[in-house]
Amino acid sequence: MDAPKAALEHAEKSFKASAVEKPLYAWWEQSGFFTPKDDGTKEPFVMMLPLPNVTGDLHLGHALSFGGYEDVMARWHRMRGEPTLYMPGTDHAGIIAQIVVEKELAKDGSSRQGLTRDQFLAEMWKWMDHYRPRIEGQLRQLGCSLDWSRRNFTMEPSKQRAVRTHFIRLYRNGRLYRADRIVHWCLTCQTTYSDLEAKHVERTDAFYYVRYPWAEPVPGAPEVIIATTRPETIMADVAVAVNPEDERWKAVVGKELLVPIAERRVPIIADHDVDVAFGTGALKITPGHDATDFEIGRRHDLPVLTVVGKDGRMTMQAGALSGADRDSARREMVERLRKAGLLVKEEPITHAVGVHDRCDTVDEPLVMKQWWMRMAPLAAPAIDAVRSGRIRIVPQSFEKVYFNWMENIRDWPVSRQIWWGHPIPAWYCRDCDEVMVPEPDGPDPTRCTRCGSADTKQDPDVLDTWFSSAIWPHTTLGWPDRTPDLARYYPGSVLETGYDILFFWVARMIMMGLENMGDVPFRTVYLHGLVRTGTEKMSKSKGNVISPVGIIEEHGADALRFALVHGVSAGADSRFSEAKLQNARNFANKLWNVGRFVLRQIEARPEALAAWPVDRRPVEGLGPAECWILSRAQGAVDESTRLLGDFLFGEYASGVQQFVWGELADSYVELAKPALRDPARAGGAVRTLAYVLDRVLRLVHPIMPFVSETLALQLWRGRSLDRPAPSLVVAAWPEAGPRDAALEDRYALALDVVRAIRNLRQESGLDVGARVAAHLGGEAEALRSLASDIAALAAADVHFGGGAGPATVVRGTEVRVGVPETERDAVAEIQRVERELAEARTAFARSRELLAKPGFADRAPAAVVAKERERAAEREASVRLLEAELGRRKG
RNA sequence: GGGCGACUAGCUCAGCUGGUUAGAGCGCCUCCCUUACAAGGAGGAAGUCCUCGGUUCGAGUCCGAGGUCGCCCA
Repeated sequence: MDAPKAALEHAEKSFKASAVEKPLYAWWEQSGFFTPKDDGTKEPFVMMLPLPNVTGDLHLGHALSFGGYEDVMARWHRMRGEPTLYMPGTDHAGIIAQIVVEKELAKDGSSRQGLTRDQFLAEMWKWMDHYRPRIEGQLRQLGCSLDWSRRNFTMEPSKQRAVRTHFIRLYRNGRLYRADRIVHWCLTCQTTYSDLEAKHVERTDAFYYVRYPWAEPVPGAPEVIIATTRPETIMADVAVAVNPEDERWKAVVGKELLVPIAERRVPIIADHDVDVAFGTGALKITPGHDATDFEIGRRHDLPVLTVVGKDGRMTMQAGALSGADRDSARREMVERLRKAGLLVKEEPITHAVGVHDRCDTVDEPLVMKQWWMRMAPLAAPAIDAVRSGRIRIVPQSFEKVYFNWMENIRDWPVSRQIWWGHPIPAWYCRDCDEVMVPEPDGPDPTRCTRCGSADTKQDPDVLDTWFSSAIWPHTTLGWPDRTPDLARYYPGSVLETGYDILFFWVARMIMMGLENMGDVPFRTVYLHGLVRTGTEKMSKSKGNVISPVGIIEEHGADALRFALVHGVSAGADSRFSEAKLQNARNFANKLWNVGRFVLRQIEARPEALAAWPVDRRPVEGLGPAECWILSRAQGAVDESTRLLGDFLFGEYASGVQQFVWGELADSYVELAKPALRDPARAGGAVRTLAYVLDRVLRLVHPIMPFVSETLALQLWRGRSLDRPAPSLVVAAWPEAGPRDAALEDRYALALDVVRAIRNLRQESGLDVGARVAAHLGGEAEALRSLASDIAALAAADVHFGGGAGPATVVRGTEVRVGVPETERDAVAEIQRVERELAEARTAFARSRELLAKPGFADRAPAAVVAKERERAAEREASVRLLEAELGRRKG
C-alpha cells in the first residue's frame, strides 16, 4: 500500500494538519506498522494503554497520557528496533457507564427499573457498541500507534472468562470471603463503594450536644453529654465509649445509660480508640452506621442495630422515626430531644464529610453482606517487588506513597449492587445457605451441593470495575490460557498513567499480576501529573473540560501533543494554556517550513544527492558551518536519546525545539543560503541540509508524528537511503556519533559576536539589513576561519583589527562597528563602556577570588579548575580591552 | 491527626547525581511584510532562585528551622 497522496503532495505555505493526519494514520494502521515486528531476537517493548472508559469523549488528561507520553515511548522504542506492542483496550466502566445509560433512558421517559435486567443489559451493550468505536477513533486522532489487531474490551467474552477464573482462583486460595461488614453506601447510585471511591469534603454542619441519662442513679457520677452530627442515629446506639485512660470517666465504666428517646439501656465501655480531646471524651457507639463504631463494636461484641435503610429512610427499628428520610428524621429527633430536655446545646462544626466521588452524595455507612478481598497477603509481595527494584516507580518520590498505602492496606469490598459488570460466579442455596463456586470452565451450579436443593440463585451483584482492570496486563495477552503472546510479552516494560490512580489501578495490577502470573506486570511505572486549565483541576462537573478532539481538528495532533508535554516534568501537575498550544502549533509550522526550504534546495540541485544517500552523514565539500551543524545535530541526537531514556519527556520536547528553531532554522539555514549560491559549496550544503533534516524528522517523530512523516515521505521519495524505510514510523532512531566540541565552542563565540554586531548596529539607529564594517579585536584569532559566516549572519564586512566606532567586548573578543558617531552618541558610548567595564571587572574579580581561594585548586575537579582559569583569562582580556577603549574615548 | 510535594523573570514552568554569565514559552519594549515560515525575522528590558541558619573550596541544587500554598491518606 502506498503512502497517501495527501501527505506526499502536501505543499502548503503553512502546515495543514487536518489535510494529512487522517490519511497518514489510516495508512500506518493498514500497513501494519503498529503490529510488533518480532523475530524473537530483541527484547520487546510492551505497554498497556490505560484503558479509557467507554462513557464519553477523551479529555486532556487522556491526551497527555496517551499522546504525550505513551505514544512517544512506543514510537521511540519502535524506531530503536524493539518489537513494540502498545496494547489498546477500553473499559466497561461499571457504575459510571450505568449512570450514563440510565440518564439516556430517562430522556426517553424510560428507566432501568422499568426494564428486566436482560433488557437493560441489552441497552448497555447498544451504548457500548456505539461509543467504543468513537473512543477508539479519538485514540487514532491523537496519533497513538496502538496495535489494533489486538483490540480489547473488559466485557468481551474472553475477559469474562478471565474474570470468572480470577475470582474462582482467589476464592479457592482463600483471598476472597463473604461477610457482613460496614461499607460505604451511595443513596443515589444504590450501591456500595470502596474507601478509594470515597472522597472527603469540608462541610459545616450542626453539632448537637445530647445528655444521656443514667439508667439508675450513680452517686457522684458526672452528667454524660455526647456530641454528634447525626442525632437520628442515636436510635441505633448500643453503647457509650470512653478512653480507659480518661480520669473523668474511669469510675463509671460498666455502668449503664439510657439512650435518649430510644430508652434503651446501654453500657459504658472503655476503648483506646476514643479521643480524649474530642467533645466531652464520651462517644456514642453506633456500629450499624459508623465505620469506627463498627470496629469498636466488634471488639466489644456489641450488637448491630440498623435504623437507616438502603433507601435513606428510617427503618422499622427506628421506632417513631421510621419512614422518614435522613434529613427530616434528624430534624424530628432534635425536636424530640429538645422537648425531652436532653438537648444541651447546638453549635456549628466544620468537618470532613465522606461523599461518593461519582456523584457527590454523602456517604451512608451500612452493614451489608459482601464479597471482600483479603489484601494484606497480596500486598506483601507487591511491596517487595518495588522495594527490591523489580519495579521502578518514576518519579521515585511516589514509592513512599505506594509503601504507605500498601503497608496500611485494608480489605477490598468487590461487590457492587448494579447490573452492568462482571457477574459474581457464586451461587447460594436458598434452603441451606450453602455457597457454591464452580470450576472456572465448568458449568454453573443448578443444585445445592450440600442439601441437593434445586432452589439456588446466583449472586445478583457484579464485581467492581477495578476487579477486571487489575488483571488487564495478563488478560489482554490471553490469560488464563498460556498463549504465545502471554509467554512473549509478559511482563510488560512500562505502565504509564496518572498518579491519581496509583492505588486504584497500579497497585492492584502489581498484586494481581504477582498472584496470577507469579511475576510483576511491568518493570517501570511512569506517573504523570494532572492537567489543569486556569487554576482548577479539570472535571466534567466544573464544566472546564477542554476537548482534545476540538484542538486536534483546529491545530493538529502534533501541536496538542507537543503543547501537553513541553516543559513538564514527571509527576508534576501542569497547566494547559492557549499560549502553549500556539507555541506548539507555531513550532510544527516552523519545522514544516524548514523542511520545505530544504526540499526546495535539494530539488533544485538533484546532482548533490545523486551518489549520496539522504541518511548518510556527509563528508565531502563541507565548510565549517556544515561541520558545525552536523556536530550540533549529533548533540541533539545524543541529548534526545538520553532524555527519552531517562523519561524526561518535557526536556526532550524543549530540546528538539531549541535545536530545530534556535540553531537549524535561525543559524544554519541562513548560513546555507550563501553556500547554495556558490557552486563549489552547494553540494556539501545540500547534503548537509538533507541529512540534518532527516535526523531532525526522526528526532521529533515520537512527539510530532504527522508533520515529521509528511516531510520524511517527501524527503525520501525517489532518493536513496542507506537504510530505506517505508515510513518514519518504522525508520531507525539516529545513532550516536562524533562531535567536535572545539568547533561548537568557536561557533558559540561567533554567534555571540554576530549578536553583538547586530546589537551595535541597531543601537546606532541603523536598519537591520544595513551593511556595516565589523572589526574584531582581542581574542579573535579563532574566528578567522568563520569570518565569512559571521559576515553572512551579521550582514557585515568583517575585518580583523583596526576600525573606529562603537565597540563592545564579548568573551574577550572586541567587536567594533564602523558607524559614524555624533557628539551625543560619543557621550552615551562612554557611559555604556563604563557600564560594561564595571560588569567585566566584577566578573573577573569573582573568578580571581575563586581561583585564589585556598582549597579550590586542590579540592575541585581538575576540569572545573581549568574551566575557571579559562574563564578568568577571558574576563581579564575583556577588562583590558574595555579599559583601553575607555582610555581612548576619554582622550 | 499522619504523610508528601511546591515556592526560580509580569504569567506558566524547566533546571538530572552541588561547579552556567540561572534558562524556555508566552507577555512586554524598539525595529522589520528580506522570495522557507508575519503561525515570521532582528535586537532589548526583566530574577534578593520564599526567609533564616548550617555543611562545602563552591549551594537555586544538600541538611535544619520557619513561612505560604497545594495534594494524598486517615
